[in-house]
Amino acid sequence: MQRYFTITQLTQEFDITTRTLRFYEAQGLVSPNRRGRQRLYTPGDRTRIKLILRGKRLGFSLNEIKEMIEMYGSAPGEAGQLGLLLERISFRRDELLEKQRDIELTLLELDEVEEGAKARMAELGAKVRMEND
Amino acid sequence: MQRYFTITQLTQEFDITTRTLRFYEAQGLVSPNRRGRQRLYTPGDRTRIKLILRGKRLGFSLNEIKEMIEMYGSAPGEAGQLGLLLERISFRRDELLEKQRDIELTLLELDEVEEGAKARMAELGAKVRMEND
DNA sequence: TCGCCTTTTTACGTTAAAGTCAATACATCT
DNA sequence: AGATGTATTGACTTTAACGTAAAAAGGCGA
Repeated sequence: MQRYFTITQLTQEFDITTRTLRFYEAQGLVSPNRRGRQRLYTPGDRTRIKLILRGKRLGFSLNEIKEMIEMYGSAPGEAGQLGLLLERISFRRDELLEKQRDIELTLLELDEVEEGAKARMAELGAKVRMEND
Repeated sequence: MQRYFTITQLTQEFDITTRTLRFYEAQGLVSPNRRGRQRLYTPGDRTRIKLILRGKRLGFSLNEIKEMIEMYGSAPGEAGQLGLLLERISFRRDELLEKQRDIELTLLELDEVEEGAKARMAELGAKVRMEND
C-alpha cells in the first residue's frame, strides 16, 4: 500500500506553486504517477522535490540539480561510466567546499558589522542617558 | 598615490566580461572613477567585486548582494536604522547557517554515491582479473 | 595625421525559472 | 442534472542577468 501525496499537499508543505511542480516535471526532475489526469506523488517523489529545493537554496541551476539527482539513482554501469561519475562527484564536492569557505568568510564579516552596529547602539544609549540627567 | 585597475585587468583576474562589470555598475553595485570616459577601479572597487562574485557563488541575487554590501558601509545612523541593520544581519546569518546544513547533507550524500561507485569499480576489477586467469 | 586598437554607449536579443490567464476536464455536493 | 470547486493544459508574459552587435570616441605608435 503506497501512500500518495497530491500536488496541493506538496505545494503547501514546501511553499511552492503547482506551476513550479509541473515545471519541474516538464524538465524531467520528477515524474509522478497519474490517476486519470491527476498527479500522484510517491514519498520518493517527495524526497526528490526536497533535493531540488535544497539544490536551489545552494544556487544550483535546475540542470545541475538534475544531473546531481541522476547521479544518485545511477545504475551500476561499466568502468567508463563509473569513472565519469567519480569525476562529477569530485567536481561537485569541490564546489561545495568552496561554498563552505565562502559562507565562513561571509559569516565572519557579518559578525564584524554586527559588532560595529552594537557598539554604536551602546554609544547612542550612553548619549540618551546623559541627556536625561 | 592610488593604484588603479582597468576594466580589462579585472575581467581577466575574475574571468568575467566587461559587459558584466558595466552591468554591475548600472545596478549600483560598483561605481568606478573616470579618467575621461575610461573607468578606473580602485582596490576598494576590486574587493566589492570580489564580494559580489562570492555572493553569486552562494546563490544570492544581485539585489540581495547589493543590500549586503550596503550593510558593510552603512553610516553610523540612529537607533531605528541600527535596529533594522541588526535584524537584517540576523536574517542573513540564518540563511547562511541553513546553507551550511544543506551543504553538509549534500556532501554526505556525495560520499555515499562515491562509495557505491567505488565498490562497483572494485567488483569490475575483480571480474577482469578472473577473466584474465 | 593616419590607421588601428580598445573602450564606451546604446539598443536589442537570450536564457532560466517561473508567473499569469484562459479554456477544459473531473469530481463532488446538493 | 446543475452548480461548485479543484486540476490540468497550453499559451503568453515576466524578471534577472547577462550576451551580442553596431556606432562613436579616444589613445597611441609610425
